[in-house]
Amino acid sequence: MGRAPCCDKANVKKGPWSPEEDAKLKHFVDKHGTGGNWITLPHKAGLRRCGKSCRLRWLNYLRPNIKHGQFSDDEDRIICTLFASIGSRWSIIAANLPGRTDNDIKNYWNTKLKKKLFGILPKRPLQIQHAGFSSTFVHNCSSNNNNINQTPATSFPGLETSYSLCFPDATTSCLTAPSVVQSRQNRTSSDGSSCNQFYYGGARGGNMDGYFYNELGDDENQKHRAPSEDIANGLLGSNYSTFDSLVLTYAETETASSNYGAGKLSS
DNA sequence: AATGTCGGCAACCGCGGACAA
DNA sequence: CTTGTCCGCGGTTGCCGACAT
Repeated sequence: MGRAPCCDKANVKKGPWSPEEDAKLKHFVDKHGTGGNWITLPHKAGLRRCGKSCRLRWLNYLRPNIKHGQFSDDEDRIICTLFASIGSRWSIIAANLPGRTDNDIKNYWNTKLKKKLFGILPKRPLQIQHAGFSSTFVHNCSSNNNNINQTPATSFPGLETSYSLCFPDATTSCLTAPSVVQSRQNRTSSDGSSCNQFYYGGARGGNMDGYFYNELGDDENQKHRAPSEDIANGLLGSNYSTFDSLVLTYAETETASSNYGAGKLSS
């Protein structure tokens, strides 16, 4: 019953690949292909490696037409757009970027693109579990909607064009279609906390909706008074919800991605 | 110069679905 | 139908070089 064990764990080499091992693997696959069986391949190729390790090395490094190095602005944009809509499905994202591997894209996102996109990262892990898409949010979303009717002054960092972001609940009266982040501004709330304010457009006849997202998530009620200058300028309502950054939430957790994912909206 | 810290990235780990026996 | 492995994937680790102290 079942199949033979994939490899003798005690007798396989681990760690970085040597040029000789690379050459052996490349030579073998060039000549014979993978044969659809990575488990037997290392033995046939004369390698003391686990088949999984060989597969990874081939897919991420040795196979033809692999692109290494600098990602282009276009590639950045594709990654961001896809990440916003499907989350960390790196293999699918990689399928849209010829020559790039899922591992490359994952590393690039985690080390560079995330920072480039959001400018800063929270000092401690986001506490997003309670943020949710509460009825409070929907209420304030609706009430704020009428207060914001202007083009934001700043562009969304790291992106030349709009960044697609979808909202979780297609049935809410607030946003009924995939929305678009129009801009992002750092602000200080009246309670002294540093917040990022995102503007969403694309719904409600082109009006802008403005919200505060508290990156620290330290307000259990998720509510902050608007800064007085914002109220004076008619920029926001006098009372509105604060959330852990929805965009960062997107970026940080699979749970959030599935809860808030675009797939839910567009399907 | 020595030591500590950080960032980038290759590689490993573990999980879940598919599938062979 | 059950059992156990394969395969592919995303998350995580750990090495190594660069930079800071």
